[in-house]
This record gives sequence, C-alpha cells and structure tokens, in this order.
Amino acid sequence: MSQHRHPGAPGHAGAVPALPDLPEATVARLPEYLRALHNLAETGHETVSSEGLASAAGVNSAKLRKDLSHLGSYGTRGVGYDVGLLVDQIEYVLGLTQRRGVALVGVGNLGHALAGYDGFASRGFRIAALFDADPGRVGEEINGLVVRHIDELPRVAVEEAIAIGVIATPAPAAQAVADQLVAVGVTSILNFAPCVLSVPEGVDVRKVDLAIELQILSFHEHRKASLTALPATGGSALTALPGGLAVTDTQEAIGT
Amino acid sequence: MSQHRHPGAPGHAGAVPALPDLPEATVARLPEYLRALHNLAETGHETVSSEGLASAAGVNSAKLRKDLSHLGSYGTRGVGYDVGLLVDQIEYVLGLTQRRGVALVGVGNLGHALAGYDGFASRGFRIAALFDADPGRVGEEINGLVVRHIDELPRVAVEEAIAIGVIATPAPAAQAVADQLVAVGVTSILNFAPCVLSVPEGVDVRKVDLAIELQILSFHEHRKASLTALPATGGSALTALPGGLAVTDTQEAIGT
DNA sequence: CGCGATTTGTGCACGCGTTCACAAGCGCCT
DNA sequence: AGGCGCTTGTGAACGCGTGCACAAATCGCG
Repeated sequence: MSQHRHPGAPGHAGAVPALPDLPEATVARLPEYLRALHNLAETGHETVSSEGLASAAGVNSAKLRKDLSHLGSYGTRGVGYDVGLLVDQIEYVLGLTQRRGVALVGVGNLGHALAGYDGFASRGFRIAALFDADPGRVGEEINGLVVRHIDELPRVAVEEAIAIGVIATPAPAAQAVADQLVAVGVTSILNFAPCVLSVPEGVDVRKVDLAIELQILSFHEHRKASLTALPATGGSALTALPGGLAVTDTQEAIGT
Repeated sequence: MSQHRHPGAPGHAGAVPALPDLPEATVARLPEYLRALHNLAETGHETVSSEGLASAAGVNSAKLRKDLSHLGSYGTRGVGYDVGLLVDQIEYVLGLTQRRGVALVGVGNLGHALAGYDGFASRGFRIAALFDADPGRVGEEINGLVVRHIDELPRVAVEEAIAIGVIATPAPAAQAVADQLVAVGVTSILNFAPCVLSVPEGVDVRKVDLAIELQILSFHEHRKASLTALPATGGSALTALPGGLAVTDTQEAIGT
C-alpha cells in the first residue's frame, strides 16, 4: 500500500488497469453505493460526504470510506466525493461499462417475472435470451423475447455473447442446466433453484433462495417471541439485553 | 458451555426452552441444512455423517459440525446424525413448527411470481394475504387469493395473524409500505425493492436485490477477464495466482 | 497569506467466523 | 469382554471484517 496507485480511471487513457482485488464484503456493497449515487445524481447532488452516502446506502461512514479507499482516492478532503466521478468509477470496477448479456433458463413462475423485471436492464444488463426445456413453453413471447428450447443454447450463447446465466428452473433440473451453461463457456451463474450446484473451478455461482430468507426471519421471530414470553427463564443463561431486542446486522433503524 | 443443556427438543415435554442465541452465520445456514435433510429423508436415509450432510449442503464438515453443536448434541459418535431428529430440531429452532402467516405487498411483476411460488408453502409458510395500492389490481385473484387494497392491511393483519411482510413494490412505495407493516405489528420484513428501509429497533429487515446479485457476478467476470487478458501487467502487483483463477466463497467446485 | 472548519484516508485493536486437529465416545466384530 | 475403527464435538489458532479515532489534506474566509 505504499505506492499511491490509481487502479485505472474509466475516462482516462485506455491503458488497462490492474483491477484491485477487493475484499468480497466490499464488492457486495458497491452495488448498493452505486444505487444510492444514482439517486443522488438524479436529485441534483454534485458531491456527497461519506456520511451522506453512507446513510443513503444503509451503512456507517467508516465502512463506506474504507470500501471506497480500496478503489483509490476519489474523494476530496473537506468536500466529499464527486458523485459523477464515483458513479463512473464504481461502474467501471463492477464491469458495468459493457452491457453483459444474460441468459435466463426456466420460464416458469419465477422466470417469467425475472424476464419482465426491468431492474436488470436499467442497471447494466441485457436479457439476451430465454430458454426452457418444456416444448409447451417454447415459442412464447415475453417482453419482446421469444422463449427458445434449451438445446439451442450453444448457438445462441455465441450469437448473443452470453456472459451470465440465470437458473430459474425447478431444483431437479438445475444441475443439468448449470452443466450446459458451463459447457458453452458461461463462468457466472445466478441460481434461484433451491439446491447446491457443483461447478468446475473458475465458475462463480451465487444462490438466491427466497424460502431461506423467510426461514431466517422466522428464526428471529421465534427468538423474539421466546424472549418476550420469558422475561427470566427458569434456570439461567438468558442475559436480559439492556438496550432492547437483539437484532440482526442486516439492516437496522437508520434514524431517518 | 460447561452445562450440557439441551435447548429444548420439540417432541419432549412442553417445557419451553430458552432458545440458544446462535451466531448469525449459523442461522443463515440452517435452512440449507434443513433442505438437504429433507432430500435425504425422501431418499430413505435414516442417518447422515457430518461429511455427507455437509457436501449435500455445500459446506465443509467442520463448519457443519460446529453449527449443529450450537443447537445441542444430536449426533451419535461413530454413527452420524439421525435425519428425522435433526429435521425436527432445526425446524423447531427456526420456528417452523407454526406456519407463520405472510403478507405480500405489491402484486406487480415480481409479486405475482412470489404469490404463485409454491416453495413458500412447502417450506413452512402460508401466504395469507396479497395487497396492492393500485385499484386496478385489487380484486384480481392469484393462486386462490384475492388481492386487497393496502388500506385493508390493519384489519387483515389481525384476522390472518400476519407475522412476516414481504415488500415487492417499486422502490418509491417501499418505505411507506414498511411503515404500514410496522404499524400493524409486523416485526419481520423481506424487502425486494431496491432501496434502504428505515425501521424502528426490534424490526428485522432482510433485503433481496436481484440486480445486485448480477452486479457482483459482473465484477468477478470483469476481474477474470482482466486477469486472463494480462498474464503480466506492465508495472507490478498482480501476483499470478498459482492454482488458477480467484473464486468467491459463495459456492465452489464440490467434486460431484 | 494564514487559520480554522471540515472531511477524507488509514493505522490499530477487537470480535466474529472459519478451519485444523485431536480427544472423547459409540458401535461392531472377534 | 475387549479392542478397533469411525464419527462427533470442541479447544485453539488464524484471518477477515468492522469500527474507532486521528493525522493529513483541502477549501473558504478574513
């Protein structure tokens, strides 16, 4: 960290920049910062302080500053961060300067909704193709795209430059789909099926399981209920928390 | 940890058990274990080793054993874990013994899919009511439930014993909906809207943002591309990784 | 031109989570 | 009955992430 090295500004001379290897936790927060920055830009803000951006993104300011410091020094002391510059920088680091093509496999209940979700398009992605294994669904048009049979994946993947695969099939089909995606060179997969995928090294899989999120909430509900029901339990250990109820770190009371 | 205290077995005498306060990371994995256990039960397994269950859940065995040890000793050395017992135990800890009522607010694109998603019902939840603010959508029937106007929330929340609120509205409406949910006593919220919610202490919010997941994948794509494109960069720092590409810890190559 | 107010960038300490490695315990086979 | 192999449960070390607190830097004003 001795060298003060800019990891590559997007607007600068085309010299390709060694991407810094950011901590995974930081990467996971950058999109949230980006969303907050877009909001700020739309409401006419030219600069933001770390405090302001942090509260807009739901984190504390120290964390935000440390996160941003990992991409270089793009703030001005005494002033704050230039919103436009920071947007460009984060979009560059996240690789959003090119609109990556997304293939969505499985056009059932959830897949249908994902295909119509405009949040993808508005945040840097292009849903480039829809696939399903059910011949009854092939040919259907959703949001201007025709559903194709999964067997067409190899050809379409090349034509449409698919970079990311989204799996929204039932669990039993998910592994086979993942294998097919990997086979055509996809190295990033977003999996909505409730199952573990096994993929070769070098392929990234992120999983989103809606039921799991509810079950986590259920645990906390259960816990809150058992605490309030038992101010002091028979035997022992429940240290009565002074401040109030225990809460997760997911997101919490950000005083307006 | 000196006392060997069973935190309360579900089948035992009704004595209510002080719920152990599990590490948050453990709580987040329990649902995954539960899903894997259900799979094992359906395929006729009576017992599982930590190794077996771990690979089915996509984690390593040490982590799994430590996680399970937090709920008590429900394994048998030399044998493994009793599948049925462990299912009961995890379901109890997660509070899934009662089917909690879920209110879904926002029946647009995504909300529609969530309302029809049978994964909720099959994993311990009951979608008890659908709401929307758009009069044009009120009255529509989805999956046997009629969409009601959000103003009916207070009455329905009591009638249906709503425990969890799911927000699937556009971002600008989300905060108002969250406030309404909190006002009727909901203390657990699952938020699909791309925005930060502010809620009073004691209310849990979990956020799922589909675009963020893609953006995280995009970062890794970008990074992989920049690495393979530049075996040795001009100046410096890129230590050529020996094993291969860098990968996230999300999920990785579980040798079949 | 210098000073004070303000805000970034970061060294440091702390706590949580993960992983290793092994002792304790259980069942089976002889 | 005794020993052996297997598996759990856990103490201990390590590493990452978080938050504090402050020095460094910049701007505006007198």
